[in-house]
Formats: sequence, structure tokens, C-alpha cells
Amino acid sequence: MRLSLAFYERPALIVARQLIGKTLVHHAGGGRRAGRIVETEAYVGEHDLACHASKGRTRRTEVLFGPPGRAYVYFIYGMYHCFNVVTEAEDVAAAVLVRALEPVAGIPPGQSTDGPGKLCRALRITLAQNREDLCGKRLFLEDGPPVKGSLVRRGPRIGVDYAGQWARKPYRFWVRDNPFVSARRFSR
DNA sequence: CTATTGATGGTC
DNA sequence: ACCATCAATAGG
Repeated sequence: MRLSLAFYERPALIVARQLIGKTLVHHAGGGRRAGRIVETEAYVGEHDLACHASKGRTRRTEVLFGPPGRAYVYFIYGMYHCFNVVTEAEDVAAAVLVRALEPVAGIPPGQSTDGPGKLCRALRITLAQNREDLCGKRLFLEDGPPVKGSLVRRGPRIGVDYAGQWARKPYRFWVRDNPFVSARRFSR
């Protein structure tokens, strides 16, 4: 069952935790590509120095300030894309980065999904999907069996050392011992 | 196993 | 100039 607007219209930390175990689905090029979410990170608002919205309202971050349930896709390091879900009410610029998937459908064997750049490549998510409505038919999330709390671990976000004390907050969630989680050395 | 570096382009 | 990444490489 597809997740509805009400799911996204909550604090990013709640959505990040609840997204663990859900399935991300993208219909592209005539194929259905899907993966089970096993790692996420919350970016909680303008005051969060690791959140892109802390730079203010720009063309790139505008979507974060918009309504929840939209995709925020950005291009990074000249060659990768990262996929986020916009959360919270309009004008609250929070989002959840999806960092790793367990392949479910339409992903060739051997293609990795253990990292935000890699999962976008595998699901064919690019800037063309930026701002896409996740309650639509092309790109959306589906419910799945709940993942027990004892199986979900929490720790600091990856790659945000520039954000001072915000870099150390435990805003990253992952499934314990799951082989598809990124940054294995930080994921036990 | 850890540490370092280069690829490559949108954004401000 | 900076960057919410990744793969390749060198070294212990």
C-alpha cells in the first residue's frame, strides 16, 4: 500500500525511523525498480547546520520549504544524485535522505544500492525527479512489515563534519547487521 | 583494515 | 570554493 501525505507530514526524525523497512519504488523506462529502505538520515530544519536549508531559501532548497511528500533530489560531486523525502508542514524545511536499499525488483544482480549515490543510479533517479510528488504514480513509497526497534540502530550522520555539533547528533538510522547498509565500519 | 586522492559539475 | 559520494590506490 502506498504511503499517503499524512505519513510525510511529521517531524523528519519520526519519518526517518518509520521509513526503515518501507519500499522505494520508481517506474522508469518501462520498468519497475524497487528496494527496501535499510538506512536513512534526518535533516531537521533550517537550524540544523547539516541541512541544505540552513543556507536559506535558494532555487535548490526551495523544495525543502514546500509541502511534504515531495522528492528532493540533488546532484553532488559532479557525478552522483541523492534522494530525499520532504517532511513536515509547508515552510518547515526538513527532509529524510535515503542512504541504502536492499534490492527488491528491477535491479540487476551485482548492481549496488549501499549508498545514496549508488541507489539513485540503480533506481534511475536523477534531477528529473526533483520535486516529484511521492503520492503520484511514478515515484513513491510502499508500506512494509514494521521493523522492530531492537533491530534499528542509531548514530551520527555521514559526511557532515563541517556542521559542528550537528554532525554528532544521532540522526542516522539503519537496520542492524544488514549487509546492504552503507559505510559498514560505522554501522555496527 | 585505515587513509588519501581524483573524478566531475551544479550551486551560490 | 564548496560539496549529505564513490572507486581506486597506497600503506600497515
